[in-house]
Amino acid sequence: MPYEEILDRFKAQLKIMGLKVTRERVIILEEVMKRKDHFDADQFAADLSVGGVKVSRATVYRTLDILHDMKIVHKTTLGHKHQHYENMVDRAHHDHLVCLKCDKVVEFLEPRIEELQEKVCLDHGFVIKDHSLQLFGICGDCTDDDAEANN
Amino acid sequence: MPYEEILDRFKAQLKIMGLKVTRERVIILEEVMKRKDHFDADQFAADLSVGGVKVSRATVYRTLDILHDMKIVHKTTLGHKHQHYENMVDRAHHDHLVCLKCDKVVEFLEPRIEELQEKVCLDHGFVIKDHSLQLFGICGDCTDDDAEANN
DNA sequence: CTTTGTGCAAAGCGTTTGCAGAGTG
DNA sequence: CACTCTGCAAACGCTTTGCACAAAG
Repeated sequence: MPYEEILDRFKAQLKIMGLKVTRERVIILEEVMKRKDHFDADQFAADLSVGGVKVSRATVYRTLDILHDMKIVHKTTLGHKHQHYENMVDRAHHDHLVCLKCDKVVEFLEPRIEELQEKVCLDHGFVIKDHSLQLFGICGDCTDDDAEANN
Repeated sequence: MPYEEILDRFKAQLKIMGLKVTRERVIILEEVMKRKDHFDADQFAADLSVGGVKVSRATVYRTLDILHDMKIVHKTTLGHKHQHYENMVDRAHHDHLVCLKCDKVVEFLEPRIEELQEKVCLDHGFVIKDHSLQLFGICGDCTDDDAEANN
């Protein structure tokens, strides 16, 4: 989806929600669209200011929340004390594999796990709304390191 | 496993770790053993003091960490900003289903999900060490409420 | 008697919020 | 103009920590 289209969609949704289109909100949307990685709000704000753009941390948090409500951004906990955000435009749901040594994050989708989750919920009389799955391990590169270290 | 046995194991492990057996640590172990639910450190400390036992919050956090290292206690994030602890003595690994309305927590174990997780890791060259899976939904009781509310 | 533990209160850390002035529609 | 936003700094909620005194081995 081209940036122009997202921007229009963003503006339209803001209007629907009774919110205003501000310089800061557009800047943040633009920066989010550049990101393909998993980022945290604080670092995001820092990067903006390094780029010479001044937007306060508070506004970053507030705007990422709006983008989350609009499903433009997804929030995950990847085993750290802070939240990670990721741009979800043109992207399907997925879960994460996190390396405990180098913090590398790999995305994956395993439909059979999703199905089984549905089944578990059904069996317990729950209507599933969401789930959170992270696998923690040691990635290939870091396992190699281990091998070397043991020589 | 009888309490006496756990206590002995606790004392032995403390010794191995070069730590001392203190009144507070024993009190906390005892209280943990009484718990079958998912609790947070703060509430745990509060309950102790209601029970007339004085142990500081700091010591509760410090001791729960030790118990976690000893695998006597397990730490999970159930979608709140604080950690939940649970007594793992005589209990097998399991994941959690959380009701978004009433916060009810149901434990489940789906071996096929565990297997698929292994497979996903393998496929990505990871050695799995741990995982975190929470399903969020609306439980049977709360779905009923919805139905009533819509009448 | 040496070493570790405890309580307290303060600090940390990510995140949220109240407020006064700035900007949008 | 009326109303929402922003930036700031202070507040927050959970957790950790420095320190002086207490207790364990």
